[in-house]
Amino acid sequence: MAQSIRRAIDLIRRSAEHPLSLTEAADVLGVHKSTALRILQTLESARFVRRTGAGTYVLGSGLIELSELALGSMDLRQFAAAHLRALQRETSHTVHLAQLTGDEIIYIDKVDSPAFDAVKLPSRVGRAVSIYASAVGKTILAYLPSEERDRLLSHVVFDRFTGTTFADHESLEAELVRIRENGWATDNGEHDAYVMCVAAPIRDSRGQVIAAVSITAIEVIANLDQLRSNLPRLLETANQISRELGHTPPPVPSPATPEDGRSIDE
Amino acid sequence: MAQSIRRAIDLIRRSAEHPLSLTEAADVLGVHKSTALRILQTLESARFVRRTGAGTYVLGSGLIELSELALGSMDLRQFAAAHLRALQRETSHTVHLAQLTGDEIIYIDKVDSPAFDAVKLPSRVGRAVSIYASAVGKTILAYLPSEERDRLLSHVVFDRFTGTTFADHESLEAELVRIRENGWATDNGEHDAYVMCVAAPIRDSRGQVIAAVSITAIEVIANLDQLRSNLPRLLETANQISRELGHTPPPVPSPATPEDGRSIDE
DNA sequence: GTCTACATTGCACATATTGCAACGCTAGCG
DNA sequence: CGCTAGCGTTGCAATATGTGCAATGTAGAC
Repeated sequence: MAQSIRRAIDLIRRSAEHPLSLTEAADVLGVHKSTALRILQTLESARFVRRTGAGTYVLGSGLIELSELALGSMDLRQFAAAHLRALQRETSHTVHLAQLTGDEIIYIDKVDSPAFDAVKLPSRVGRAVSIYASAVGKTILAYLPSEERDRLLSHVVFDRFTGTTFADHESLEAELVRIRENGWATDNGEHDAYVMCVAAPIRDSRGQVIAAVSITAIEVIANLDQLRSNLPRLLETANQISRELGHTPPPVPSPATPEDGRSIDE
Repeated sequence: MAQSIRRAIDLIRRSAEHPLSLTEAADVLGVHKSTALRILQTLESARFVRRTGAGTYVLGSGLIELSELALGSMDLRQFAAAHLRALQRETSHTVHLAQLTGDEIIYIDKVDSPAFDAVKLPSRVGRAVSIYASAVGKTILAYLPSEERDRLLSHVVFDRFTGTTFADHESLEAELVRIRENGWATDNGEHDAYVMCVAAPIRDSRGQVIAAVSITAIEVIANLDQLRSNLPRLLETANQISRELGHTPPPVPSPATPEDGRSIDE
């Protein structure tokens, strides 16, 4: 497509993983060293990579700056940051914040648990998360306008990652109904068998669900029931963030209206 | 140097600022639309940019992911995050965390004040900060081993940004001595006349200063004295973070040893 | 000192990138 | 309804651009 740009991207990627010497860079691209040098020089001039004292190249501040610019424009992240950290501290589990961006659901913040399980979680801010095999994905999906939901699901090829994955339209729809009834979602090892999550929706000022917050643990640390015991605190966090975004919860209807399948918060 | 890569970088930059249509992209580069299209397609395949529903291009999650990878490797950021946010909440000023990376001092976290001054602060995570005209810069500089300090300063061309800037080696050295005596630094509008800061050092497990935390306000919000009234809380935050990094403060010597010019914490 | 390993520069070549022109699509409008 | 204007997209030929080579510079090991 665009060879030199591809090569540049490749070098950026590699340099983000570990420091790259020129010879190394030339090797991974399969090009002459002089070629690699000129690519790296160009990237360096934009501060996309940086030369260390040892002469190796690592990711530069220019890129970080750009990505902060993009993330920073998300008010949500700002408003949520403190709440997420409080939630992490009080539950001691890893906390995620994910948002629908285009056709993908992206982690836009993550607060690691200091416990050792953190290293095993593959999630990362900026990375996309499965839309149908994650608690945050299903939560956002559940509250999406149906035509939008159909659009997203039309691209999806269902993959049965584990025994608990909702890997077809029918069972997924049933799950989404349950989520709307509860007002929250779980992930019972649906993507990775040993990873458990509970998630709750975040709404903007129009009442539209735009994101979800979740707590995660691997099963040896906490099973799904133990995780679920944090639900009140999780829902409280989600509602606090929603409120800061300008969401005013509708008056709670009298308790005797259970025939409305939608969440009482809707 | 490498034309197409430069163009790609330019488009990444622009797309981070605001959504870019294809024709717009071609215009800013001064190239044909087909050329711009192919560059954008290449970037899109790496998720460096993303197509919106409207057909415009915005910054993609691939970049964010990369930068998280680089920032995430900095334990410091993780450990500090919650403390910084608490400090912001309690002082109501903007909080910065900066770290020496290569030859530059880079902001690696920032917690905006909800007050209106936030928009006027040009600082941004990933961006370099002046090494001699900022509170965090001077703090880190003050505690650097002298040969390392000389190396950094040898590149520097002094610029007298404002009337208070320490714009020559001599006055800067005197300031650094003061900082070591105090254990903290101020920025009395030394880069931007109306921006005030107070900063404190963060140490790693070897006792080496590797970063600094600061609180910032514009003068109409708080003058330097008002800002300085938050010193106890700021120092406490810096020490907490140091402790989490494994720093064990040396036993405080008996009060009667003032002849040691270095900080008592050293 | 010599050797090796690595980064860097100048130059000739050819290949990847470019601009062009033609096409398809959608939306607006007479 | 059909016309036009604006935008994105594709195929192709020309050449500017990026490439590899060979020579040079530099630093460290022995």
